[in-house]
Amino acid sequence: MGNSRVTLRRVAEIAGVSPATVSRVSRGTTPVSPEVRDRVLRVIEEHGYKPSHFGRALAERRHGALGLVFPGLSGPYFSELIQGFEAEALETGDSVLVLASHSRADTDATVLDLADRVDGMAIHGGTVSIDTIAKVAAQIRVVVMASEAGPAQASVSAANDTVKDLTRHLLVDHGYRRLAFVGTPDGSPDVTARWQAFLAAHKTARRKPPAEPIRVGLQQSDGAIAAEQLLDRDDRPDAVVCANDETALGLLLSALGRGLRVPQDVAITGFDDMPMAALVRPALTTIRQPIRELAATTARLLADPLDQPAGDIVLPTELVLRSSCGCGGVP
Amino acid sequence: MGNSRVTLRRVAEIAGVSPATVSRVSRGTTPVSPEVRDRVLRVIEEHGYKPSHFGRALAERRHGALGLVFPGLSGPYFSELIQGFEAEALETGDSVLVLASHSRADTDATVLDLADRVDGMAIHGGTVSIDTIAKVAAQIRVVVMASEAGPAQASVSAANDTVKDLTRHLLVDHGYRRLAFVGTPDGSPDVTARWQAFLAAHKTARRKPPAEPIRVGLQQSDGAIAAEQLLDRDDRPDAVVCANDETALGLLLSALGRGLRVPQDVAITGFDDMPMAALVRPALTTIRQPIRELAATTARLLADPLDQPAGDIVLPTELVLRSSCGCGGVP
DNA sequence: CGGTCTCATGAAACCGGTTTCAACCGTAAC
DNA sequence: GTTACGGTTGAAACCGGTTTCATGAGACCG
Repeated sequence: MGNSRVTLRRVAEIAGVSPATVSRVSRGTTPVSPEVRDRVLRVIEEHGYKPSHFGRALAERRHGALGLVFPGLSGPYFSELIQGFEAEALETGDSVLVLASHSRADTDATVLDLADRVDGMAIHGGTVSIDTIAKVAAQIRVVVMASEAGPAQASVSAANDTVKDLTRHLLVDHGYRRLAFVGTPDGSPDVTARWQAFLAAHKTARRKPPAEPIRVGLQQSDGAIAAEQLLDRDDRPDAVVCANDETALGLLLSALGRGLRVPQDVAITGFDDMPMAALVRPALTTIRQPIRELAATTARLLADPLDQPAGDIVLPTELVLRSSCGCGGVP
Repeated sequence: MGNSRVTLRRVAEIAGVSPATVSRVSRGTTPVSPEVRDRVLRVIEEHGYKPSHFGRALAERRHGALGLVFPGLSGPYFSELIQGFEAEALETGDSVLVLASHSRADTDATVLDLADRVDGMAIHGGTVSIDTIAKVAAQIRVVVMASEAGPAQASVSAANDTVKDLTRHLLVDHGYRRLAFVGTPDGSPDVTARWQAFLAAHKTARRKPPAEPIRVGLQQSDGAIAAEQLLDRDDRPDAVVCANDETALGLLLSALGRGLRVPQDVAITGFDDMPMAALVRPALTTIRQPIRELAATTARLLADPLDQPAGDIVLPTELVLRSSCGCGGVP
């Protein structure tokens, strides 16, 4: 239905002017005499003419859109990321096309498909292969988020080494002895960096290396799954460092559901400082990262016409001590 | 960089054939003699030719993409929805472009922009104005999800009236007297329908009408916010029906954090049956809706070339009784 | 051996815009 | 009165593919 779009040439015909003039009126680039302008505008209005992306994109050789590629998008983290990105893209008049590649096998093909519907692409770390990133980068501008990029691309990430401070806090300030880590290194570059920081803190504090990480995903249900592996056994850890707030909340929920006291029986920490972290009781000790700013910076790099130095931008993060680690305050 | 894409005409020139032949080889529509075919394929391979969406979309007058518009996308619900949609779209070779309109004011403009980058659009109920839906529908095919559509469009949703059964179960089978509802009717069509069912069940059971709903959003943090309004006061409800699992889990977490026992002190129910619902303790009583199927059906309607009867498809849902409502089993 | 039919191929139009280039207008300056 | 100039406008090329139509070569048949 309604597929009978009015074309530019049709408008020109009706208004009795050349196609070129209609184009000029439509985009307002070149001055056109008032009477002609009005006449054309009236025809445009009356017939509901709207320039098609088809023709425009072809002629301008740009899509006016940026791509955003994620490993998935459950949870507030990605939600916040998208919002920050869209807000910034709006400034430059670009649309945002989101691709949520749920770790499917054909993600690479899908990403390549997206690559020629957009002018630039932001790819979240751990989503697609290095190889594919290179292919996309050969075609359009690419910025990698939350991961170090290859040599060619720029990247924006948040400082993960604050996990070192957090771990030191648990080991030294609170004196916990058996720490566990929930998250899968190698799964995503972000988690890998956090695990490395966790290890490094043990070494710095001259403690023996921690146990192997509990390899689960980053969703809340993964925290619940981790709980089954961590909380029901005899040598239950006295503190658990989770790769993000979602798993931490899943773990917290499971701990409370089992009748355990947090932090007395087990301390729990997260990463992200999402809204829920402050609302929950006990409030969650975590690390705040500037998600919106991360997204906005990425979008700016993509939109910026002049070539940026293709550097790796690292945004600062901040340790937020609340009660779930054992610090005072409302229990 | 690398913007120097090889065009179809260039390939034709190098291979010493006409552009038409290259096009035929590239898409494999018309038979081409083996030797010419091989020659062209080799040139394509060597020079890394890839047909541009620009030209193809213009000539074919189709984008090969479907749009998916959401009010936001935190949480497993939307994640599942996207996966189901993408899986189905993959069958027909369409890409999926996701638009997460975080209830921003300019959503309508953004949706209209997306409208001419795709061949069809699935719009989640409560995202954009009826007016805008009509405008989009005048241009491309539209299917509305999780909401009744206007007269023109088709829609796919899940049966929300199972909330009636759930409410009856709480009132009659368990004998709870003070039920509360968490969620904002009018916020989304889905929640509106659930609230109506909640009301209807009270009327059927000849109970006096329930108190006003706790008007919060659909995220987990909203459940925590609702907790502050519900759990700290004297006339605490003895059962809470939440608009979805996320808020139910936020509420559950807050209840446990306050030292309340669930379901003894307060029963809690949700809607969706997301993975976490079964993992949590006490396990969450909820209503299972076939999210993937909902998404897949929507995608099928959009891809189907023959005009569907533009009806409203309603998928069945199922009451899942676990322990958070007071039913036996593992507490 | 001539006529017809099939199949591969190229020329050209087309999809719907943008932009360059040149022509044209009227006016100002000499 | 003529020339130069600034400002509008239209013709045409172009963006990168697809597709129709016509043509030519070769196979098949009588």
